[in-house]
Amino acid sequence: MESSDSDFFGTDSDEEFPRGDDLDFLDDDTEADEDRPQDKRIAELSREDIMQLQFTDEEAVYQFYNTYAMMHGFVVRLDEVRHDSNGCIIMRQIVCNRAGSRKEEVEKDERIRDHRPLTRSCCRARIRARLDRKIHKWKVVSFYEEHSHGLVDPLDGDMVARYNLSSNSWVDQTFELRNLWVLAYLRDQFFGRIRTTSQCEGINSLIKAYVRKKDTLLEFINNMETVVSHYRNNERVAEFNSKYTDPVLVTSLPTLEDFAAKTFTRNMFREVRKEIEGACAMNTELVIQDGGKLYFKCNNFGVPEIDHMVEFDRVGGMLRCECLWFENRGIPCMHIFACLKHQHIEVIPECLVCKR
DNA sequence: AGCGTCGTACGGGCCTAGCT
DNA sequence: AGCTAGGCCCGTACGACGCT
Repeated sequence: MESSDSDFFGTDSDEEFPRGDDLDFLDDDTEADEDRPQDKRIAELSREDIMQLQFTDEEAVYQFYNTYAMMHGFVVRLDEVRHDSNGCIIMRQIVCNRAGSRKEEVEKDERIRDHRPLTRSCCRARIRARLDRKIHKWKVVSFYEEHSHGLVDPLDGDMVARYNLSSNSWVDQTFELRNLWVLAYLRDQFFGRIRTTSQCEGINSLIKAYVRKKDTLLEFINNMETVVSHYRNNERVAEFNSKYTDPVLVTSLPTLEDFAAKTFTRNMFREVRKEIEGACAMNTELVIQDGGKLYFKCNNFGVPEIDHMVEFDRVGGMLRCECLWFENRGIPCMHIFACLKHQHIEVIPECLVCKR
């Protein structure tokens, strides 16, 4: 959307705060190099303040809410609109982009492809404004500030607003992923399922695409920076998808599956889900109970001759299966999930989650 | 590359409440 | 009673994305 005239919103004349002329930032390129305290003031507006706001037009409402969203760490989209008999817009609702929910009919069985991650969480955060014909201003008629989900750290919002980058998709994405990248590297190291040799081979293959024999030292350094940037970006995207989208639950153990979705990265979750699915088809029998220690015998439906023994120390919070799948792959095996199911345990014990 | 899936924007229906 | 507005929901067209 294009920016409008500078006094794009104000308040009723008897209101002291906020004054529209303190907040007219959207089309003033001449002040691009200065601090933008008005953006911070938008971030600090209370619901009561916002309910008093008036705007020059529908576009100004959008610009205001977009800035507000950026300062609070969420993304908006247009929602409901109402027209009068002449076709003029008289009401506009703008919502958090996680508003609504996926249509049920799409979640049907007999799918050809896997479910895409869920990006809607019935978030109620929104603003609704309506044209007041008497004063020819747009008034806020409804405002919800509560979100049904976590928000992205908005600290860099100043910079984004300052350079008018709110509509830049690359900036949006990078901004949303920034803190995740830091987190991924400050946590404990994680090498699950990655051999050092295969890691090196992968990196070598990647670098080959960027480095040539005839490169000067300067070119080499520049190219290496590009390689690292792309490599890290892939990590960021994977981390973002794991943290800010939710997979559709498809197994018959949804509580365990949901816990796994929130605990593991998305790629690892897909592996874990296969084990949970396997556990659904397992027979489990408690064979020994020695104080707090339980010993289970598990076998696949239809294959009773092949047993797997699982030891469960309820006091020590330790689970161990003789198949050593967890020790080898870093994720719990279906036998362990079968025992958790047997014991009506709906969360994955801490000992079965590899920290990174 | 094709196409299944889903996000986005919008139109419109229905119900309720408040005002004239 | 009639009108307008608020709130919620459903359906549809269209396009983007990304899996196969």
